[in-house]
Amino acid sequence: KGVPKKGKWEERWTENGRKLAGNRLGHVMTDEQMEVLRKQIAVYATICEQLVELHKSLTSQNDLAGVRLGNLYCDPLITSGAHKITGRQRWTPTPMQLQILERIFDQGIGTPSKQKIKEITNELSQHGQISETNVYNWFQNRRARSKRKQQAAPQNNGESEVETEVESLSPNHEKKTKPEEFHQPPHQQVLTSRTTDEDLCFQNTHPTTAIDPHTSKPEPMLP
Amino acid sequence: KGVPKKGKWEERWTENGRKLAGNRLGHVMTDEQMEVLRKQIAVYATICEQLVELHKSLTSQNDLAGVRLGNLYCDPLITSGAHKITGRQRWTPTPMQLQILERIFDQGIGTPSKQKIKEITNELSQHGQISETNVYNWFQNRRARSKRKQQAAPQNNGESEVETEVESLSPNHEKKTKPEEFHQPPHQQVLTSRTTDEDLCFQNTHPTTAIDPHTSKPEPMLP
DNA sequence: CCTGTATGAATGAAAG
DNA sequence: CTTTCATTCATACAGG
Repeated sequence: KGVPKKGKWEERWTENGRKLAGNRLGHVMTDEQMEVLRKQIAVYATICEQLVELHKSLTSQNDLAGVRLGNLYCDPLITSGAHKITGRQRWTPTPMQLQILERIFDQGIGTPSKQKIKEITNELSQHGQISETNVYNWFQNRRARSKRKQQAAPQNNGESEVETEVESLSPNHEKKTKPEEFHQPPHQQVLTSRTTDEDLCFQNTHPTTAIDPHTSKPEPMLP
Repeated sequence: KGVPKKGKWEERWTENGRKLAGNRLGHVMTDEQMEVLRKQIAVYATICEQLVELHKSLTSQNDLAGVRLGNLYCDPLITSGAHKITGRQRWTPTPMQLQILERIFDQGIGTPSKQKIKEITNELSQHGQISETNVYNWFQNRRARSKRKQQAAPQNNGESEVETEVESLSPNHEKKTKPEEFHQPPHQQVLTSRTTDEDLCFQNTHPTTAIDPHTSKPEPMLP
């Protein structure tokens, strides 16, 4: 199969449950820790990916080292799928919930505030699973998108750059006070030339060694 | 699609709910699971190391590779295909930077003094572009969100959790990070069965392959 | 299957 | 520090 079957990784994580009590065998991880872990693995995945790429480009000329790697790199899945370690499902409002949300939304106040959120959540939970975060996000998105749409529609100022949103390089939107541009340390200015091409990567380190051995050393991971 | 399309993100297993195991805040892992995790990370570390070595030995012969490297490598990173051709306006931490930041963060001191920021920024700049403002904001956000999450999810104090599996209660999560949010599943299934064949790679490779987590430095990671 | 589009969620940056 | 905004990521879902 062209598409390698994704591993059963997630199950290893979700398969948890039961026990623990005073059991010394159980470990409890907070979601935050899980997140950290996930990212750390992602770092390795990234490094491996890059190295593998490198390896491939090199072996096209020198295939000597291929063997070993062949074995080690046995799981393209984990590598490419490291991001997802834990499956994430996304909440989908039921028609009913959506209706209510919608009603509340244009019913006025666009800032539900914490307390309000709680209430709403509580009410909606009677129509299906939902959490405060969901409600929070919903309003957040609703407002943002409503705004954007509005801005895009009436816009006819001969600006061809009005444009949906693709690569709106000119953040001439209503934006804020800042002309935009991400901060850059005073020194090392040179790198700023990252025009449209994106580099954001490791090579920024030292041109000579794209991969710094140090970076691949496992560091102390969890607290 | 010659391009290493990784965006696939594995098949949709989120169909109709199902699964959804730990809707408790914490995840409980057995030693076995922890061990597996540890090993997998260790393997990653080892692979990276070996690849780095390989890379070094190869480039010593063909330094031309170094050049290409600089260009070739830029994008496939950032978890899950970052936009290919888009100039990014906002700073995005590289996995490496994130790892470091994260480490510093939970390393205790939640008070990134001006001086400290400078140091951190300097260190991180070795792994990519970054400015003090970025670091500052990062900590600011990190703290705020961490806090919010915690508040929203009062965890049972070391309470053992039987977690039979019913859990029909609606322990409204709320956090902000990964962990699964409940979906639609009015009813949940344990579904833990790792029915599918076999588990992927890594742990299998462990014994036979040349790499031995113990001998190689990758070791420390979990408390 | 593969592609495009709607939208839930994550997060850097800024305002309050 | 807390709340809000803007932008981007990833996925659920409808079409071909």
